[in-house]
Amino acid sequence: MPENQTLDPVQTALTPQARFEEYLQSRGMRHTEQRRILVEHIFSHHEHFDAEQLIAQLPLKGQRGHVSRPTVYRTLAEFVDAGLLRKFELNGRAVYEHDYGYPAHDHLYCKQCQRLFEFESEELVDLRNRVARAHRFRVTGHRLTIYGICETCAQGQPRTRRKVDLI
Amino acid sequence: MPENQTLDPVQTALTPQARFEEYLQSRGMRHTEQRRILVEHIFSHHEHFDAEQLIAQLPLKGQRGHVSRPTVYRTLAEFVDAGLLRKFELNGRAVYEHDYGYPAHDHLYCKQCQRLFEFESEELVDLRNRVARAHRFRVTGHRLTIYGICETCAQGQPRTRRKVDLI
DNA sequence: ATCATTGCAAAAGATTTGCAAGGTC
DNA sequence: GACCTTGCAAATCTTTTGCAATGAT
Repeated sequence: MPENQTLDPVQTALTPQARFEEYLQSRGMRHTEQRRILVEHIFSHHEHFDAEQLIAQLPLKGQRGHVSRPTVYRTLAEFVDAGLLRKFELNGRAVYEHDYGYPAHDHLYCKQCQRLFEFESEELVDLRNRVARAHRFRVTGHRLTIYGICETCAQGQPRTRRKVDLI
Repeated sequence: MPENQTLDPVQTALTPQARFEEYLQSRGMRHTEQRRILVEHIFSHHEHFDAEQLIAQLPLKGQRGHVSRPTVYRTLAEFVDAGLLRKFELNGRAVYEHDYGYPAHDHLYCKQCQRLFEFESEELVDLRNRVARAHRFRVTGHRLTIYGICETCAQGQPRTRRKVDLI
């Protein structure tokens, strides 16, 4: 559902496929057809997505390239573990976005059309580090989402939306 | 589950009860025993909480003061609407905290003990406003959570925790 | 008396799990 | 062949809903 404005990719040594194979090897896990299909599909699309959307985009049961729902969920968790994807929550569901080869960023979320827009801010990272230091916290990450109405919607051209309830 | 370090309360004209009665009146809604119990209970505790915890703290079914699960959920939504509580998501569940009479703030979340710590930052609000302006966004709010390990846990005195999966 | 609210039971939505069958090393 | 994975069906967890009974104004 939420689309995004894409930021410039970051220089990375390996393709997501290669990076994931490396991860699988290092853990004694196997390189299966389903995992190949999912890496391939996910990294050929740049939007934010949730499990449901991903499943909807894949071939149906019976078709070549289909992956079952449980496997999709299990594999998404592996991707997060492997550092390929980042996971966050929006309106009660888990949303994923590229992490590997993608710059760290935060989001602006339009409550009207439910689109996600990305932005990068060094200043924010700096602020975060200072806050953490002041609280003697060992930071590992952060998540900032700015809620509001995007320009398009503010001008009265709202695009399709789904149910909302948070903030 | 997540406890919090309390910030100084903000000066407010009405008690939460009074404020809520006002809200109910203005909407033609009724002032019931269950709603009274919930406002009373919630505003005599200062921690962050989720629906499950709230229910666990209330008297059991059959006891005086008990409120059913559906009513708890329905009422929490009303509190959010009325501006008494703020809602956010953590590890896949909805978490609530006082809003009425409480200063705006953000959180530090310890991945180890799962406690939430609060902090206020004008600088963050300013940064947020500038980012929004740059994207021609009409801001209505934001949510920042800094993830990491709190001092206590870093020193090896982790307190009880529950399942985690986000970030 | 009218109409909102409650509680129950059941539904719904998202995600997870046990387990037998199948695939990979 | 050993053992990791998959898919199915079913379970789980959190939250929501239909509806008849109850309560507030």
